[in-house]
Amino acid sequence: MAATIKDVARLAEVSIKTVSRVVNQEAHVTEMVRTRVQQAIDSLGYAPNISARRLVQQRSYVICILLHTGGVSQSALIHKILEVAYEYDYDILIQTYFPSLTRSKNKLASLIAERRIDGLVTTPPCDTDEFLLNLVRKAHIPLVQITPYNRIDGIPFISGDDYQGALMMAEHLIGLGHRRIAFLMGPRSHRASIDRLYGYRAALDLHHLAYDECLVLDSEFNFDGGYTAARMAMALTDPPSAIFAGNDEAGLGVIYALNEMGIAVPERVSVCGFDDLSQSKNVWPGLSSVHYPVNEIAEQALEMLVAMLQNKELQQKQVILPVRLVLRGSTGSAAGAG
Amino acid sequence: MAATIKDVARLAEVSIKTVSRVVNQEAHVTEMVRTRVQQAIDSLGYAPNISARRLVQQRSYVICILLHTGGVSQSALIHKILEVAYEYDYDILIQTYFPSLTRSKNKLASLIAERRIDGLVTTPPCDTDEFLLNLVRKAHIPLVQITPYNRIDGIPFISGDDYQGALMMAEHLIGLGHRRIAFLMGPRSHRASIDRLYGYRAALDLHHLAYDECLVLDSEFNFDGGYTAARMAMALTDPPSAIFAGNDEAGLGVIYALNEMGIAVPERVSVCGFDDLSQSKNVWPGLSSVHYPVNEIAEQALEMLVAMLQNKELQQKQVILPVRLVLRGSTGSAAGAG
DNA sequence: TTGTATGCGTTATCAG
DNA sequence: CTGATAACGCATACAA
Repeated sequence: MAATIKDVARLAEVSIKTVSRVVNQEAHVTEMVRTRVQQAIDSLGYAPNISARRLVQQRSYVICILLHTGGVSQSALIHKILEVAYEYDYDILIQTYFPSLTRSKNKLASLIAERRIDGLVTTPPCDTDEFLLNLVRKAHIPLVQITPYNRIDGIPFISGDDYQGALMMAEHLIGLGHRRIAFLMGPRSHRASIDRLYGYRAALDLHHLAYDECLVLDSEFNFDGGYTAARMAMALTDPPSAIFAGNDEAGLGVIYALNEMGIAVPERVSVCGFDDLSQSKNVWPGLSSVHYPVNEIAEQALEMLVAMLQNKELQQKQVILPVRLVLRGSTGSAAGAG
Repeated sequence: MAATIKDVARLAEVSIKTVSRVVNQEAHVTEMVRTRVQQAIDSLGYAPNISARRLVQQRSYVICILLHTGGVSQSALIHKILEVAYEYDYDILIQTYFPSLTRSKNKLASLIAERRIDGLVTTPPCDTDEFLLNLVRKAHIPLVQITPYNRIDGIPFISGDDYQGALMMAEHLIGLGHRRIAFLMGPRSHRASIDRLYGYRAALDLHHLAYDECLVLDSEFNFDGGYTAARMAMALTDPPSAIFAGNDEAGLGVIYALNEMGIAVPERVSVCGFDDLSQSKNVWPGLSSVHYPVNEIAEQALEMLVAMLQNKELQQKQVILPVRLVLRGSTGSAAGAG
C-alpha cells in the first residue's frame, strides 16, 4: 500500500498539516522540522495523491487541447505543448474535436461538467464552433486560441504573422523573376487563409504586378487540395511559373502533382508553402516555406492560459509572432528570367 | 456552483445512494424513482465529479502512453489510441520518455507514485529501460508493449508481423528482377529490426540468391539514417538495384538521397520501406511499403490493458498481427531485367 | 428496493 | 510555528 500523508506525519511525529506545508513548500516551518519531515517522506517514498488534491482544490490541473484530426501537421506543436505543460505541472488532455459533431460536443461538455479540465486551447478549425464558445462562457473555462479561425472578442489568441509571411514569400518569388504566381487559398472562412492571401496581393501591388483572379485557386489546406489545385493551375491557358500553396500540406500535394505531370520543380515551376512542417525539408527538392514558430506559440499559449487560471491579468491578449522564410530547392529563378 | 450528488438527491427526494445507483446504472431501482432522479439530474445539469470518484475508487482512469520524441511517425497510432480510449472511458496521458534520462525517470516515477495513471503502453524504444520495468513491477502497474524492443517475460505485447512483411517485400523485389537488394537495418537491439532482417534473408534463401554482407547497412530508423545509408549503398563497387529501408522514415531519406544524386526512382533504383506511414503515399513517386496495422494495434493494446486493469485473464498475451504489401511508384522492374 | 454512515487523502480554517 | 478538525464529492458496507 502506498504511503499517505498520515503515515509521514506519524513517522515524523508532526501533524499532517505540517507535512502538507513541507510538501507544498510553504513558509512557517522550522528548518529542523522540515528536514525531519523530508526524511520521513523519503524513507516512506511518499508522494501526494493527486486525486485527493484535485478534489479539495476543485481543480484538475489538466489542460485540454482541441485538435482536428486529419493531419500529421500538428505533431510538432503537440510535442512542444506536452513539454511546456510538464514545466507548469499541468497534464495535457488531447481531444479530437470536430465542430458541429454531436459526439464531439457531448464529450467536451462532459469534460467540463465533470471538472476534468481547467482550461482549453483550440487549434484550427476547432474554434469555428458556437457551441464551444457558449460552453466556455457559461462554465467560465479559460480558453486560448491558436491561429484562430475567427478572432473572438475577449478571447485571447496567439498566431504567426500570416500576412507578413505571405508578403515576404511572394516578394521572394517576384525577386526570382516570377510574374505569374498562382496562390492556393485555404478555407475562406479561416482568418489565416485570408491574411495569407492579402500578403500575396500586397506583394503584387508593391511590385506593380497585375492581380489575376484566375491565379487564385480555392483549395483545401491538405495534400489532396494542393494536388487538385496544382493540376487546375497548370491547365490554365497561361499557366503560372510559380505556385504558392497556402500551407505546406497543400504544397506537398503540388509537388507530387507536378512530378506526376512531368513538370520539373523548380526548373519549370517553383513551389512554396507555408508553415514549415518537419516533412517539408524531407521531400525532394525541399519545399521552400514560411517558418511558423510553433514552439513559441505553444509556449506562449500555455503561459497565457496558466496566467488566466491563476486569475492574473494578461499583459497581451492578442499575440502575433514574426515568421521567417526558409528557402529550399523548390523555388528557383523563373524560366525566362535573366 | 456546479451541482453535486446531494443537490440531486434533495431535488429528487431520495438518498444520495439512490442517485449514485442511477448514475452508475446499477440495478435495484424502481423505474419510477429512476426517472425522477434522471429528471433531477437533467434539470440541474449534474455530472459526477471525476476527482471525487477517482479518490474513492483509488484509480485514475488514465492510461499513459510512452512515446519517444523525434518523429512524426506515430501520429496515426496516437490518433487511434485517443479514439479507442474514449470508448473505454479512459483518458490518455501522452508522455515523452527517453530511456535512461533522469528527468524522464523522475517524471514517470511520480506519475505512478501520485497515482495519476493506472496503466502503461510503451512504444519503441521506450521499453528498453530496466528502470521502467522495475517500476511497473514494484507498483504492479499493468503494461502493454507495442512492437517491443525486447519481448519481456510475462509482459504482454502486440506487434505486426515484421518477419513476414519483410519476406513478402523482398520477394516482391526479387520478382521484379532485382538481384542486388540493399537492406537498411534499424537498431540491432530492436527486435523488429532483426525480424525484418531475417525476413529479407529468408526471401534471398528461398530464391537461392547469395547473401552479400556489404548490402546490409546499419542505419537509424529515421530520415537521416536512410539518407546516409543510401549514399553509402550507392558508393559500393557493385551498387544495388533496389534499396529496402527498414522503415518508411528511412525510406524517405533514401528517396531524397537518390534524387539528390540524380538517380531515377524506380527506373535505376527501386526503393521500399516498412510501416506505411501516411506521408509515404504523398512523396513522389509514392513509397512502396509494408502496411503496419496501427489501428488494430491500438485497439488491441488498449483492450489488453483494460482487461488487465479489470483483473481479467488475457486470452492471448503475445499478439502478432498480419501485415500486407502496399505497392506504389518507388518499386519497379530491375533495369536489366526482362 | 432504499437509506445511513464512514472513509478516500488532501488542503484550509482557525485556534493554540 | 504548529496542530486538530472540517470540508471536498463520491462510493460502498451495512442496515432497514
